[in-house]
Order: sequence, then structure tokens, then C-alpha cells
Amino acid sequence: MNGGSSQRATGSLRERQREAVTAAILDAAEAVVDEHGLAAPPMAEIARRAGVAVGTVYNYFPDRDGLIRALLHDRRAALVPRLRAAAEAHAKEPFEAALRGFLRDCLALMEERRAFLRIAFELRPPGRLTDKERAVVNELRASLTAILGRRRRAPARVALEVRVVAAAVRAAILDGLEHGRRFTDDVDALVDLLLDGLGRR
Amino acid sequence: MNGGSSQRATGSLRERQREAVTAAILDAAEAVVDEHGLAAPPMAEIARRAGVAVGTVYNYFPDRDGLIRALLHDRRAALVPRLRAAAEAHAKEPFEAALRGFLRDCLALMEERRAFLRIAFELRPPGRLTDKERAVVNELRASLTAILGRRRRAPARVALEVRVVAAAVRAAILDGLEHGRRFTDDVDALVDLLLDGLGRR
Amino acid sequence: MNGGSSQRATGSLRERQREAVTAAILDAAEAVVDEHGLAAPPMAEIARRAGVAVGTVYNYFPDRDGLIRALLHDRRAALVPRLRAAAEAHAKEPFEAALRGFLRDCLALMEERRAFLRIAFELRPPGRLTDKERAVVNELRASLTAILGRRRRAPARVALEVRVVAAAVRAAILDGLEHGRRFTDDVDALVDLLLDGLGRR
Amino acid sequence: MNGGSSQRATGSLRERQREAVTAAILDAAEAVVDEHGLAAPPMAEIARRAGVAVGTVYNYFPDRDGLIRALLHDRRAALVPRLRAAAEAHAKEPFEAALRGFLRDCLALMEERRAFLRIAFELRPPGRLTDKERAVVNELRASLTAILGRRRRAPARVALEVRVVAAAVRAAILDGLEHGRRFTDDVDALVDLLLDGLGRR
DNA sequence: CATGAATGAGCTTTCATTCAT
DNA sequence: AATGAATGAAAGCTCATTCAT
Repeated sequence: MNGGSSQRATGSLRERQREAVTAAILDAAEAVVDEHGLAAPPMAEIARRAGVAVGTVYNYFPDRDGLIRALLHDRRAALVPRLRAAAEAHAKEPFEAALRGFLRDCLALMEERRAFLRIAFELRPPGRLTDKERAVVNELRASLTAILGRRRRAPARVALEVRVVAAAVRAAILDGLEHGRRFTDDVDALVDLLLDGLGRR
Repeated sequence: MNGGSSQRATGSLRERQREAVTAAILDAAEAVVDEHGLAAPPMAEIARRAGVAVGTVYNYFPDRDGLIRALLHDRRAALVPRLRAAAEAHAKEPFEAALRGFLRDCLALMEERRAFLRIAFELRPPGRLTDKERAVVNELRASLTAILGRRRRAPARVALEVRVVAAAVRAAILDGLEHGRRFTDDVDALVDLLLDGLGRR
Repeated sequence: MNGGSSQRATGSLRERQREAVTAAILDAAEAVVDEHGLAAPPMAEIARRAGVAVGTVYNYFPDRDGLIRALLHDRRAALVPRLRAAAEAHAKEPFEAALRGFLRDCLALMEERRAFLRIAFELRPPGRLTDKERAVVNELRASLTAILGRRRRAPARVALEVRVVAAAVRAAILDGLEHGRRFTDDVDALVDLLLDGLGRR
Repeated sequence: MNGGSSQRATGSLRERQREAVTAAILDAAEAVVDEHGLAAPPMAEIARRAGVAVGTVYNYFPDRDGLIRALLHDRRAALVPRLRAAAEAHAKEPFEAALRGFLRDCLALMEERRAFLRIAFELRPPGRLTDKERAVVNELRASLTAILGRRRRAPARVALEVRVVAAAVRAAILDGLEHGRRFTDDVDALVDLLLDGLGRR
């Protein structure tokens, strides 16, 4: 596990070698899963893409399931702290600017993880996920709760607002994936709409 | 294909028999897929649940893939006209009432199809779906476009509004599935929020 | 499971067919295990010998282990009642005739099961066997206890006698397997020796 | 090969080092085989137990088969001369004392080799063993032939006696392994029985 | 048409063996 | 010599699909 590709070369040669192979296998797994779906890809195909033998994959991960879980864990682990940083970066700004800034950064981050997002959206429906598996969504909600909660409204109201804004984020991502557009294309108009509402008439 | 279970008994005895077996197989398939995921369920398990032999399933559907496709097609086909009817039922009402009424009916309809929705949310990510497979989403968007479009705003603005409202619907469903709540629990507060917005401060 | 090949053709065609395939697989398994040892034989080899596909073997037995267990169970089940019958056939005779007659019949029965015996002697050492797996030895001991017990000696003495006679039987079989001789070749001299002892000088 | 652990430190430091590693590997192999059976234990497990790397095992033994063969050879080589010594120790005694003394020593020796015996009894049936692999049995037979042969009976009679006594030894060992008893527990009663026989009535 | 046994390709996983370090 | 990561052949098992009854 390396928390993404940004890993400084620490440790012995052996260790660095291990990191490299681990990353290669995870990248291969991500690519194959992204192409064929979570259920389909044979271990042999993943190994081939990673440029190693099947047995080697089993030297790094206990089994197929462990590999997939490691893949998702790794990608989530790379995303969550950056989401948190984005939220903190706007913590001091006034509400509107904070919301707008956070959503923009957030979608920009997601932009770099399209493959992971395609995979994540294929996961079993939310009712079946563990807390760990919801890490990204939870982090998003936490950040939004922090931003929206600053306005001293009733907690139930804040919770509802969080759901709507999180839904808008999800929608931006899904639309982006669906139509091959960048996630950030309409952020500003989207935020305006969220802030002002549809209007009563 | 029977468009759901509510099928008047037309045709000869033979035909009605066929319809019944078809429905039994589709129901079994829905239940098994809902429990084990789209990739897992063996044909034998589906047949067992439907109370028929494996061979019989192949008399009704060309292959595994055809069965799954038929299942989704059938469930969609059962949902789409009812969504349309819901939209039309509120066509004459003033905007706010129309939106509120439609969303309430819409989520109530979905409520009866939790199994199908769990399955649908597990499908490959949107970028890979055909137009047919998007039938429900498309119908939802069309209805929303009709309702929101009555207000004579710029088409781009309407499109954005549709995305946000559709996202809110999706969020209501996902939250309902995730927490085991009824989809319609917060509709009214949700609609109020959508109409009035978060507010600028 | 058919308790050996002596099976009257009862039941439907389907059932008889099942019996036949079951027997073919068990026979194949016995032959292959006898040739290559308990650990070695691939399921594919067994299937090939039985003239069926691998999958078919799995339609009849849950897994490799289940097949081997079924094989041993079947062979034991075929042997045990015949051992018992042999014991009963000599129950009325005077002691010496009974012992001699029983041992002769016993070894003659074993003669027909050389393959099974070769397999049985390869099993994990006795300390690891379940009671079921010791069925044949237990039956042998029970029969010997009945015959030797008629002489009204102390139970501990009888138990010791049983061990020695059972050991002699085992030795006759092992020698027979080892040198390719018939198990019954020296029965009479063997019994004489057991009865009279080595002598003190 | 070290003929057991009792090896005086001859040769250079290098050689003694080699002996030590060899012994460690053989001990590890014996332990693992005793626990999991002859077929099961992976080389990696044996290496781990011996405290060396897999590759090292291959520096000492040509392959898996060679290691197992070496293990059995070593254990046999440690046992055979001690059996012979036991026989010679009683060579001058009168017949009954010699037989009794030899059998007692013999079983006492075996007692220290339970692990090896469990392994040996799992070997392929006698018909498939080479002469080397029968070394222990052969030595036992030779010793018994020497003792029993002193009584000037017909060679065929002696051979039969040897079979019966050897069988009794085997039975004592198997019973001991099976019930977790010491092999020597009933030696005296056993010998009495062998000497006097069951009696004709 | 219904049945369910038979098929065998295909997948996951293990593990003896090699070899660069 | 020692190490242990890499290798890939081989084995067990599953399951979509066919087809004789």
C-alpha cells in the first residue's frame, strides 16, 4: 500500500522494490477492473498487466478479495486527507466563498481519480458497505457539515442541507462520467443554484 | 416479459402459463441478484427459486445475460409509464404544487421497487450504459424538464435545475437504502430546501 | 454408494443410472489411489478413468475429500457385514474349529479386496482415525472377542489374546501384499502356532 | 545426514556447521510431516521451522523428494544399529530370557521414535517399498530369526514364528500409537502369551 | 415443453523450484 | 552460502450451457 503514487523513496532497496511491485499490481488491478467491472477480471489478466506472474500477485495479496479491498483502501486513503485539506483551506473564509471554494477543490480532486470513481460507483449499494468503505463519502459529509454548520441552523436542517449538497456533488461526478465532461465545468452555476434555490414560482 | 406482476390474463391458457413461468423466473432472478450481487448468482439457484429446472430457464431466455437484461428491462418497463403518469397527474397544477406532488409520487413509486433499485445502483457506471438502460433516469429527467421548463428560463438554467433535482431524488433513494428509511420521509423539507436554496449567508 | 458391486437393479432408470455412475467413479478412484497413493491422484485422472467429465464427479461427490471418504466408506460397508456373517457361521462350533474357520474365511474375504487393503494400510496412523474409519478393525476385534471370550478367561487376558490374533491377521495380510502371496496360504500353520505358542525353550 | 542428533563434533567448523543445519532441517521436516502427513507439508513451512530460507534447504537437499528420503534414511540409520545391539546384548542368554529381553529393549527403542514411526506407518504399503526402505523391518526379522532359530526347528517353522512375533511387535506399536499408551506396557504378558499360545480349548 | 445429468472451459490458488542479490 | 521474491505448472472446483429422456 503506498497511498497513491506520491511515495518518497525511503527504506532499503528491497523495500522500495516491494513498493514498486505493489503499486504496479494495484495500478493494473484498477485498470482492469475499470474496464471489465469488479466481478470479471481474472487474476491472470491483472498479473499480465502488472508485468508479473500470477504467483507474484499472491506474494503481495492474500487472495482476489484481498487485492480488490487493498485497491479500494489505497485509493480511498489517498483521497481522504486531500479532501480534508481542501476543507481546511477554506475554513476561515466567509460561508459562500468557503462552500464555493471547497466544492471546486473537491471536484478538481475527484477529476484526477476518474478510474477509482467509476469503480466505486459500481460497488454494492450503500446499505451493504462498511464504515471504512464509506470513508470518502463520510469525509465529504463531515467537511460539508463543518461548512454548513457554521450558520447556526437547527441540526436537522443542516443534515438535510448536507444531503442536498452531497447529492449535487455526486450528480456532478456522475454527469461528468456519463458525458465525458470535466466535473468542474458548471460548479459556479451549480453553487449559485444551491444557494438561491429554484424559486417558488 | 410481463411489465411487472399486474398483468391481465390475456391470450390462451398456454400463453398465460408462459407468462406465469416467465414472471416466476424474473422474480427469482431479482431476489437472488438482490441478495448476492449481479455477478454471483448461478443459474441453478435462480431456477431452484423459481421452482423450475435449469433447462426450463433456457427455454424462456437465451442465456444468463439475456435473463439479466430481461429482468432489468421488465422492471424498467414497469416503472417508466407510472413515472410518466405521475408527471401528467400534476401537469395542470401550479409550479410548486406540481414539483412537490411529482416528487412525492415519484419516491412513493420507487419505494415499491427497492430490490430493483439496489440492483440498478450496482450496474456498471453511467458512462457504460446504453440509452435503453437509462430509461428510468431519462424519464425522470424528461418529467422534471417538463415541470421546471414551464417557468420560461434559459434552457441551460433548466438543465442545471434538472440535474440538481434529479440528484436530490437519487440522494433520497440512496439515503433510504443506506439507512433503511422510507424514501418519502423528508420529501417536504427537501422540496422546501430546493425551492428556497441554502441562502447566501 | 452401493455397498460393492452386488446391487440388485431396483428403482427407476434414472436411479440405476446414478448407481452405475457412482460405482464407476468409485472403482476409478480405487484404482487410481491404489496406483498412485492417497494423496496424489488428480480428480481429472479419476474422472478420465471413470469415463466421465470432471464436473460429473462433482455432481456425485462434494469434493475430493468427500470422494475418498465415500470410497473407503463404501468398501468398508461391503466388508463389515461379511465379516460378521463369517463370525456367525462358526458361532456354534467348538473353540478351535471356530477360530480356525473364522480366520480362514476372514482372510479369504480380504483376498478379494486387495486394492482396498493396500489403500487402507496407507491411511494416516491409527491415532488419527475416527471410529467409523476403524469399522473393519473393530468388527474383526468384536468377532475375535466373541470367539475367544467363550473360554471364560479374565477380560484383560481376552483383550490381549485379541490383540495378538488381530496382529497375526494383519501380518498375514501385509506379508501377502508384500510378497504377492495369497493371504490364506499358511493359515493352518499360523493357527496352530497361535494355539500352541512358541514354547518356552 | 547425522544418524540422529547424537553426533560427536568431528571435522572442521564448516563441516560441523553443515551437520547442524542438516539436522535442523531434518528435525523440522520430521515434525511437519508428523503433523500434516507425508503429502502435505510445503517446503516453505519446513524451512521456516528449521529457521532457514527455502533456498537454503535446496543447498542441502536436491529436492523435496530427496529431503523426505533423507529424513527416512537418517531415522532408519539411527535405529538399525541399536536394534542390532539389542539383539546382540541378549545373544548369550537362554531362549526365553533372550526373547523377552530383546522385545523389551526393542519396544523401548521404538518408544523414543514415535514421530518417525507415525511417518513410517503412513508410507506406501509394503509391496511398493525398496529393500532399503524395509531396513528396520528386515533388521527386526533378522534379530528374531537369530533368536528363534537357535531352537533347531524347521526353517519354515522359524519363518512362521518370526512373522507372528514381528506381527506382535507391530501390534504393540500400533496399539500404543492408537491409544497413546507406552509401547512397553504389556510386554511381559504378551511374551507369555506368545510362548504358551492360546490353548486348544 | 420440462427435466436435470453431463460437459468442460475457465478461474482461483498453491507450492516446488530457480536465481539475482 | 544464505536469502526470499518470482515463477508458472498443476490442481481443485464452479457453473453456463447442452441435450437425451
